Amino acid sequence: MSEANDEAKDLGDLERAVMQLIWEGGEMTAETVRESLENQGRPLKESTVRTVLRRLEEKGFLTHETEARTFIYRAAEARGKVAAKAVKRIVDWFCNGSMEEVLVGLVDSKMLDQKQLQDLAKKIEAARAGKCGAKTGGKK
Amino acid sequence: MSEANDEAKDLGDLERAVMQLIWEGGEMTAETVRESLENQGRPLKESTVRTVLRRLEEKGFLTHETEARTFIYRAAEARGKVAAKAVKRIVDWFCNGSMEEVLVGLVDSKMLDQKQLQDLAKKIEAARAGKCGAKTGGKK
DNA sequence: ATGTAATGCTACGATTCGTAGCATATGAGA
DNA sequence: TCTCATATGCTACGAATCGTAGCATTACAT
Repeated sequence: MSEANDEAKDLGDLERAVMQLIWEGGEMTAETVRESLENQGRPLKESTVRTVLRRLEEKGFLTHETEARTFIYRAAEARGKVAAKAVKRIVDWFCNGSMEEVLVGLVDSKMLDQKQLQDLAKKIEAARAGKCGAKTGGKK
Repeated sequence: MSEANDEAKDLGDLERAVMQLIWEGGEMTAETVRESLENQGRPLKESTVRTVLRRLEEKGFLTHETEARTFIYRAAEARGKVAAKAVKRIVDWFCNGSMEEVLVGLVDSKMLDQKQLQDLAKKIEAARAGKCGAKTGGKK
């Protein structure tokens, strides 16, 4: 009960690009972001970048921390989690929450291989087992 | 080289609602759609519904067939497939196509249970095996 | 006290979406 | 054939979102 906003807005092209940068770079200042975008062939004014950063924060995708009058932006949530939320939203919209229908669709459309799915399930199980260590789930 | 449009636009609220109706009802006329929406507490003018239907067709989500001067609308693609495409788009945007990262995110966020995932993998395998019948994959 | 660097606020044009009016065509009946 | 009801085609308009950016303001360092 704090952030409130859970509407899961979706992002525009630039916004997404910025998020990618931050997810990969860890933490960045407006200037850093601007430079990175420029290196991607996207020359933008400082103010533009700042506006985008501000909007991303309003939407809950970023947080910032002031360090000697300079904003250090950081992703509010892991990339995988944001993606997962987006996926969940889709699943809810289209299939009344039936994840199965979507996975079937993915396999059917050959976007996801049968084997891949099996592998993923295993990998995930393994990863999770490793991360949680013992048995206690411990709902954070 | 025919439909061309593969940009995978996304839908607004009303558009989504209409798609749901058509996916469930199989095929519908503008009037039928309007009535259904009204029953959902969404009273709209005929012209509104028609506009939405037209736009959905432009976006490639619907097709129509004229039957005695009346348009019969039908979904262009199965619901699961559309959802799958949307999911794929997300996966591409956020995780460079790594479906794994997303599934991990789903499990991590407790939006998808570990067991569920395993079950789904099995169900899908079964369904697919049943559908394809024998052994020959036969890539349609 | 001043200037420089970083932020806060506001805006504007394009696009999308919900919403709907008005024009047009076409088959049925007088 | 002429007219009417009905179904479609075209256009529009206001709100929201997004890319883009200018201008005002504030706060250290010197």
